[in-house]
Amino acid sequence: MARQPVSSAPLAAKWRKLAEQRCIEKGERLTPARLAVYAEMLTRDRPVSAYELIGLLEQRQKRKIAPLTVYRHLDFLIRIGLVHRLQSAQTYLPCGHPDHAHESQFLLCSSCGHVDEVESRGVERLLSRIADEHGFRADKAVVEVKGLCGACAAVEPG
Amino acid sequence: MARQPVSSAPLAAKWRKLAEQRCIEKGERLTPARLAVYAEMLTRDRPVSAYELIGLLEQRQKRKIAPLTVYRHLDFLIRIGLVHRLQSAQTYLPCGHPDHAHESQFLLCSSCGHVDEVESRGVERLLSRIADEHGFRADKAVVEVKGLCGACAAVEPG
DNA sequence: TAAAGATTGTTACAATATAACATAAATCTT
DNA sequence: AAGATTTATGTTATATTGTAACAATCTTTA
Repeated sequence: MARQPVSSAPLAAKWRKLAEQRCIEKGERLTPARLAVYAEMLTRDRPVSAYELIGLLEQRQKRKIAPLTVYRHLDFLIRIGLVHRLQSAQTYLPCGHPDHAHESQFLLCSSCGHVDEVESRGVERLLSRIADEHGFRADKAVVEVKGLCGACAAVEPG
Repeated sequence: MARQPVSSAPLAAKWRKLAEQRCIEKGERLTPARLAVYAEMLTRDRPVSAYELIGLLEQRQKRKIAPLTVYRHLDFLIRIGLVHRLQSAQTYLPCGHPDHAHESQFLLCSSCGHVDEVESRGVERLLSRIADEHGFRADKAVVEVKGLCGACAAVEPG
């Protein structure tokens, strides 16, 4: 199976450098196929499902792409911290603060689909304290708040 | 299609009364089939997937049950507040504090599968404040902390 | 260069969830 | 009580999300 040349969405140099840096830190390899998935995600300002992403990539590359391929690339991107998975929506989102490692919380607008990624040390600390109080050793916290973003709240009733 | 009589897992009177009360409050109807799903969930002390639940119910009732049936009953139980869905695991869990309406947070042990349901007004307030600061109108928060419960943490390395 | 390990491709399939429409039961209206 | 309306259930099919197993290819390193 000769590997196809990968045609990728345009990717600003800063994102590429970021990805390279993260790979060095994590001892991972950056390949064209992996970068292409990241680039494709960056063309959207909304979370995408894995299969939406497959569709986008197939259009871009004019060929079939197996689900597993994309899932593997997503796993990679999550592993190096460039992508988040929204557990409550089963979708994927490029990290909004990719310049440093962090835990995130997400504000998901149920009207327009926009997601705000926020980074509150306070939430981290509080959840960590609560875990402690229950004799629980916390590893990772999923915090996803559903509601209406400012723009949509201004329009909707209520 | 004549409806089958439903053979149900044993269900303590207090759970039945609770379900009845919740239905009155919400203007919903309690049916044998719905109660049977709740009863089956209460026989487990762990979250179950929808399909595990289908299997349990099929064994109990000695007949095929369509996925949609169980999903509908789960939706009902969630609607009246007797069951939670764990978004990060895609599993379902009877509410641990079903006597009153509340938001919950969950501590999920990745080793033994046990889940602690906690109810922190502090978390609610903090998330609500953060949402406000971002001009976001919060509706519901998903808070699921993965890690090790006390018992498992005592055994595992680290 | 050869071996080892990581990445990708390919096929098939598992697990989770819903759509569309028919039937049955409960509730409401008159 | 009869018919109309709403709610709940049954049935079939299908959509969506995610993995297993294994072969082929590329990269790194000894």
